[in-house]
Amino acid sequence: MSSTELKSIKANFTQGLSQISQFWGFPKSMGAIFAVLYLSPNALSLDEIVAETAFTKGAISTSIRTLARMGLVHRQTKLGDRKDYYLAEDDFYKVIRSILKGRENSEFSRAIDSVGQTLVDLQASSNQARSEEWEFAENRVVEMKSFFDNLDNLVRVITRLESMSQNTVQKVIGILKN
Amino acid sequence: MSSTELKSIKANFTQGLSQISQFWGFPKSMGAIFAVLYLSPNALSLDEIVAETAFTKGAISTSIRTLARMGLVHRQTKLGDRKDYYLAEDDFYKVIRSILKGRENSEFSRAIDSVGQTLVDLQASSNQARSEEWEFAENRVVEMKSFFDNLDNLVRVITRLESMSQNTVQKVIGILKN
DNA sequence: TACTATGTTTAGTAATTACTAAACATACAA
DNA sequence: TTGTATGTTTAGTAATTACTAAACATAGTA
Repeated sequence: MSSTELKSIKANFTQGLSQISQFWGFPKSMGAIFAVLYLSPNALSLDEIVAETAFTKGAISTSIRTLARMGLVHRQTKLGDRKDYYLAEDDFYKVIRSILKGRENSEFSRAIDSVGQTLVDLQASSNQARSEEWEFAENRVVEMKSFFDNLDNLVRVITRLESMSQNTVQKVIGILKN
Repeated sequence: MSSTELKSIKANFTQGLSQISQFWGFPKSMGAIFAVLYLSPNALSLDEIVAETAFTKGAISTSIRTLARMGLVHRQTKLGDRKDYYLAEDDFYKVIRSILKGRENSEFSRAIDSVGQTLVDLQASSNQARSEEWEFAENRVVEMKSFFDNLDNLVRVITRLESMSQNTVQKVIGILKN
């Protein structure tokens, strides 16, 4: 029977995405939800997702909000229907940009900022005779900050690209090869 | 007193890197260890790191092995001295390459492989009359696989670069801007 | 041999996390 | 109003994790 075969193939796929999700520090349920939406030709309601993933409503409800915030799924509402329906985003480059855009508010950027603050602290010393240790630390922090600034710059450019196609990636690869 | 001031600046820095470490799903201790090594002009022994971080020997021992495996720190041994000494790697681009190189063995790549396997499964069907659902799923998985292949290609190129300078990054940024 | 210095492994613990079950909130319908 | 369909929040739980304390292993020294 081919319909059960498709079902089992989908189950494998779902498990794979769950592991990827887990690998990146997200709940497995997020990967599973995305998987069933990604393979579904039509938008699914919360209860339909519950049925296909064997997680509870509560879990799906919270996980899917995170997915929506990251731009991986989209919520649809039909007129005269109280249900919400969800669709998977299928442009992964768009997803990447969406995630990168959210970085300013994150814990991560605040941590990065603390590196900049360290540099300020080190340079603000009124101490005329700095120890060698001090100088060494200052140099190191300068290096690290410049690395982060560089990355930040790269990310900023990427998020500004309104379209990132495979073509773009190929171009970059071309540059790197030289 | 400037020496206590430096100590407290270092402590802030260490806390920042700990948070970054945690953000990426690594133990805080890893960030802390790297921070003290990164700011230290000379290589430190395990016990010295213990003293500066207030983690126990066991924790440092295991965390520093992970750091060494990722190429973030280097182990040094002095002749006639049983102690191991550790140094921070200060070329971050090198670190990135080193981490990317390790990806083949990871859970992550096995999960990615499962996407490829899903495609094989879907295409191997002897079913003459495939459902629309089946066709849809197959197309989607093809798209996803091509995205992953693209990324993989990019990563492969990056890891082959023997030097990735700020200059290289600037060039890439230049391309992206067009 | 026994003793010391070093690093590793192990057993147990506290904190975190992702989940379930169920209570709750809200909108719509009868 | 009460009842029903939907989604959200909460309280509790099981699994995981990063750590500590201490046992252990090993190499060099007296």
